[in-house]
Amino acid sequence: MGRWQPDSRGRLQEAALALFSERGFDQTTASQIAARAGLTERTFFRHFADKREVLFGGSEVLQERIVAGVAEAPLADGPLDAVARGLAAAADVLGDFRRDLSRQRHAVIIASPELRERELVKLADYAAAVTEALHRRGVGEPQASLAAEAGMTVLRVAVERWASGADDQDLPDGMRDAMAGLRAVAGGS
Amino acid sequence: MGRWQPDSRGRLQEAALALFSERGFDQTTASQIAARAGLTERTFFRHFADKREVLFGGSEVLQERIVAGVAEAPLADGPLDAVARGLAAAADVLGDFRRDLSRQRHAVIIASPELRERELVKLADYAAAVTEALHRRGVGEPQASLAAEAGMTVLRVAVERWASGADDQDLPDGMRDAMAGLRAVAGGS
DNA sequence: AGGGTCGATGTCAGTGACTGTCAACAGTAG
DNA sequence: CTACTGTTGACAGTCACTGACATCGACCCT
Repeated sequence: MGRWQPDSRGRLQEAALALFSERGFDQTTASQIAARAGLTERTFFRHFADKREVLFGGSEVLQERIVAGVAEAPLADGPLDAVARGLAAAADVLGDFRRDLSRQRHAVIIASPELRERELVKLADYAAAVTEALHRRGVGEPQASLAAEAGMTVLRVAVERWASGADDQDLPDGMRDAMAGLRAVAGGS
Repeated sequence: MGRWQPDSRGRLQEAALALFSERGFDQTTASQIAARAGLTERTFFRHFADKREVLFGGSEVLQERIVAGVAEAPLADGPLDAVARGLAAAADVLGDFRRDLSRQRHAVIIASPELRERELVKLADYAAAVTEALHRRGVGEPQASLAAEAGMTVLRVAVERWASGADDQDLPDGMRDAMAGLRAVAGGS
C-alpha cells in the first residue's frame, strides 16, 4: 500500500457531494471538502481546477461517447439523426450510473447558480464537440452548429426530467421522446 | 451637480471594457476598474454583483424585448414562429447599439472562458423567460422549452456571425437566415 | 543494498474577489 | 433648522485559487 490512501480524487468527489448536499455549495469551503477526504486544500486544487469541477468528474468520458456515437452513425443519416445516435450513447452512459447519485448530484446543481452555470459550460462543450464531429461528416454551417445545439437542448430536457423524477421513463426512452418533440416543433410550420 | 460625478455605473462599464480590451479580463482587477472610473472597489461591487456582470449591463432590457416580441406574436403563430418574433425584436435592440462597441465587447467575451460562461447564463435566462412566455400562449412541455432553447441557439449563432464580422449581413437578416437553417435541419428527416 | 529519480502530497505565503459594517455627507422633505 | 435618505468611502475579514519549496514512499538502475 502506498504512502497515502488510494483514490484521492474519488474521495474528494464523494466528500464534496456529501457536504454540498448537507450545507449547500457556498456554505462549503474547499478546505472542508479536503479535510473530509483526509487531504489538504492545496491537494483539492491539484485535482480540480476549481471548486465546481469536483462535481463534473465524468464529463470528458461522456463527451467522448457522444462524439463517438455521432461519428459511428451511418453516413445516410441526416445531421439530426447522427446527433440522436450520440444522445443514445449518452443515455447509455448516464443510465449506468447509480440513479440515486445522479439525482443527488442534480439536486445540488439545481440549488446553486454557480453550479448551474458550470453545467451550461459542459453542455456547450459537448455541443462544440458534436459540431466538429458533424463537420467531419461533411455537414456545413450553420447546420452543424444548429443540429448540435438542438441536440444538447434535447439532452438537457431529457436528463432534467429523468433526474428530477418527473416521469419514471428510463433515460433512453425519455431522450427519444424529447428528440421527437424537437422535430415536431421545429419541422411543423 | 451632486456630490459625485454622475452615472457611476456607466463609467464603470466603460472603464471595464477598456481595461479588459487592453490587458484581458483576468489581468484586470476590480480595483483597477473602479480607480479608472474615479471610484473605489467597494462601489464597483455595489453596482455589479460580480466582476463579470459589468459587461452584461443591458441584458434585462434585451430579455424584456424578446419576451414582448413573443407575447405579441399572433395567436395563429406556432411556437417557433412566435420565438422568431422575439428574435426579430432582439435583433432590433442589438442593431441599435454601436456596432464597434458590440464587436469590442464580443471580442473580450470570446477571449475569456469566465465571460463566455456568463454569457451562456444570460442565454439560458432568456430561454427560460421565453419558455414561460410560450406557456402563457398555451404551448405545453416539452415543446415550449425546446422551441425557446432552439431559438436561443439561433440568436447565438446569428450574433456570433454578426459581431465577428464573418459576413456583412445586418443582424435581422442574419437572424432570419439562421432560423431558416434550423427549420431546414430539424424538419428535414 | 545503495543511490537517484519521480509522483503525490503537505506547508506556507500571497493575491484578488467579494461581503459586512459603519461613517461621511449632499440632497430633500418637513 | 432638523431628520431622513441615498450614494459613496474606509476598513476588516473570509475564501477561492496559485506559486514555491519540502517531504517521502515507490520504483528503477547498477
